[in-house]
Amino acid sequence: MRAELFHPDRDEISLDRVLHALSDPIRRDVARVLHEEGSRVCGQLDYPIAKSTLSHHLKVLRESGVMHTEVRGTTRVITLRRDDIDTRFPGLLDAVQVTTPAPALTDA
Amino acid sequence: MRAELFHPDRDEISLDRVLHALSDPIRRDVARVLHEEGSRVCGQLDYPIAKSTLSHHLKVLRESGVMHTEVRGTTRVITLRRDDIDTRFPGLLDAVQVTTPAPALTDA
DNA sequence: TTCGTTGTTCGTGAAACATCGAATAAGTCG
DNA sequence: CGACTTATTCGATGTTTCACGAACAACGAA
Repeated sequence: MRAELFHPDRDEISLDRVLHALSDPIRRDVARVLHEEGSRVCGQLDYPIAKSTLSHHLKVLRESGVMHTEVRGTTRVITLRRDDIDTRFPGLLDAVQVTTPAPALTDA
Repeated sequence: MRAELFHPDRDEISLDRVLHALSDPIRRDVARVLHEEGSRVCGQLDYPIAKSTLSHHLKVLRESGVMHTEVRGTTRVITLRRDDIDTRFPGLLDAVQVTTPAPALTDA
């Protein structure tokens, strides 16, 4: 946990990776929550999966460039990289229903 | 090859599956070509992969609901299910750059 | 320093994917 | 029928992904 967390630069954000990251309903829901609330402490996410599994999903989201993770003491604050995604792939967040207040976590 | 090919109904099209289908650059390029040209005979697609691999990709695209395959004699004509995708996920095709005349096949 | 909290990493399976070449099936044309 | 064309399916292989529990690391507070 010492080394800084990897985040791709804006221009390195790959559509392949982003689409893959968003092809999972939990990851999409995390993105949706971040969109709604701006940011969030990891621990305040609640899904019916193991901690390590959630950690994995958050890593996929981070490494794909969808969100940013800031280390703050023992907690991590995650944030949607809205500007970066919007710039690289305009309309994507809307299209994948991340900006929808809706039910979420459905395999729509 | 006798049984009819599976195509999901419009309401059965899953965002999970569609995003996964479109997370591959070749599959996205096929979608782009179909967008540009309306439809295409499978054999007129040219990618540096084995025929069986392409066949697999086309199956993923078909089963996810992104495209339709019509059997015509020994050939198959594939078509983008534009209306269905647009209805279910407005803006998605634009956002994933399927509607971009551009370079394509880049891991943008 | 010791404890509790927060998250990540590790080790490990199970499942899904991508890829290929060879075999197969269906249709068309001689 | 037989050869050819088109495309899928099969079988094999290797990779990646997802999932879990256990162990570990970092920090803050007692």
